[in-house]
Amino acid sequence: MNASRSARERVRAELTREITEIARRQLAVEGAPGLSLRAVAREMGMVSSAIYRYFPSRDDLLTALIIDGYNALGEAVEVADAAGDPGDFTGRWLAVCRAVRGWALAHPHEYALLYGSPVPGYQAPQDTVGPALRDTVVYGKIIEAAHKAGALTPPDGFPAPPPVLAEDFGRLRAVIMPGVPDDVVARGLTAWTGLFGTVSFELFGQFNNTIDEREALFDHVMITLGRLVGLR
Amino acid sequence: MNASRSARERVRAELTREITEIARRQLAVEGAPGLSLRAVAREMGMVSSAIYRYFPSRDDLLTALIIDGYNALGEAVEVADAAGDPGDFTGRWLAVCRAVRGWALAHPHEYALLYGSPVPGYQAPQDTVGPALRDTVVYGKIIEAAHKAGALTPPDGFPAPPPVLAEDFGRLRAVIMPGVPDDVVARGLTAWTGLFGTVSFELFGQFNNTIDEREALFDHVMITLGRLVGLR
DNA sequence: TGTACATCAGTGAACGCGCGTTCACTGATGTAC
DNA sequence: TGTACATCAGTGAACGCGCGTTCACTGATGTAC
Repeated sequence: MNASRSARERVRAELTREITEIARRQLAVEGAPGLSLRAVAREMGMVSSAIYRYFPSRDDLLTALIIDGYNALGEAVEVADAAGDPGDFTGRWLAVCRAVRGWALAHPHEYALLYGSPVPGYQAPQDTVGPALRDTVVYGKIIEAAHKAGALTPPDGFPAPPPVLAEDFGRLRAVIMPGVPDDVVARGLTAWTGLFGTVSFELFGQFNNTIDEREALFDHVMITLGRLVGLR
Repeated sequence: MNASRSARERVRAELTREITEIARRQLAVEGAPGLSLRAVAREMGMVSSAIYRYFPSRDDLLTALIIDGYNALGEAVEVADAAGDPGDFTGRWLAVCRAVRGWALAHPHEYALLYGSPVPGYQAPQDTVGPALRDTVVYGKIIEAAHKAGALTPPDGFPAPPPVLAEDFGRLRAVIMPGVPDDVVARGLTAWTGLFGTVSFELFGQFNNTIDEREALFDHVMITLGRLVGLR
């Protein structure tokens, strides 16, 4: 029967969801190295081997968490971007930056899993590539729209990127920000890495004993980086 | 006898050095979560409990590795900075950036230990604070010297940092770049976090399937960030 | 210079713990006729 | 609608492993008189 097969499937999907949720909670407490199938099984009220009906190995569970993480961050960024005036490109850039920082502060271990040290011995499969770009796609759309609207007025005196980067930039442009010239792609990348560099510095403790006014510093740095791209 | 006491002390110092070196080699292979006292003891040809004559716990060994790491990176940066023309501030900035990237690529797990995800459950003691700033001090000296020489010509159109950051910047200025105005401190911080953001992106896999010409991109981004600070 | 004592490095056994993964099994749920 | 069979979820025991840390001990090295 079709309905009953899908009943079994629904239970299965629900339990799979529960497992990843418990795993995510444990990740939030212990960090990735402390994530254990046995602990998850214990909290599920299952015997440890039962987990293998749902995930063939610990690495596959990690992969699920990574994909979920990228999607959660991506969605937070999408929501933040959609909340403002679509024509206010500077505001959208700042909203995206704040969404990234806000999500990272709320989910430090998940952020560390996505943008921190790689987990030793873990090789990310191809399935993570799409979700990993979700936030970047939002960013690209902002730059693209701003460029098309003629709203980018980058400051003078900055050198053009060397021709050897044309191929990389071409690939990037195709996926992220079609129609945007190399010069803008280069500045865009600078700002984007600067965003994550700043968030990582704060989250990973490099501002300890140094910077107290972290939100103010963050906003100022992001405005500066936005200005570099031509947003004012 | 003084000479013989120091003989025992010399042996002790030598063995301590050997332990940290073996630990560092294991760190390089396995990463921080895989570092184990027992494995170190095995490679030393000792019984595992003997390590406790030298380090009271695994965390203390980790601390030693972290301090050594900051010092190694700091020294690499110092050497790179000293190699060029002291009056060529842009060249010095670029040399420092390349030294950081070069060291990170050569010691990825050590870099991850210093600038990646925090080790869960590990609290860095106060002894790490000094060495952690060693590279930053070099950077600060360059900016300070460039500023004093009147060699900084930052681009126009960038906003000044908000007054709420004055206190943080004052503290930072005192330690790192005395006599440098807030405006320059702010841009300097932006460039510095951008440097580590770019290195981390490359090392932690964010450029996979995206950027192939990593050295060229790195140099271009660093030149751009240097230009932002006023180096041309 | 020689002897009694104190310091220290290293041993070996043990405690108590947790982990990922495999495998033969039971029993419930779904399918086909 | 009822029965025989196939699929699948979950069990329980086991394998084989590694870890940090403690503790009573032996024996060598250094110190003081």
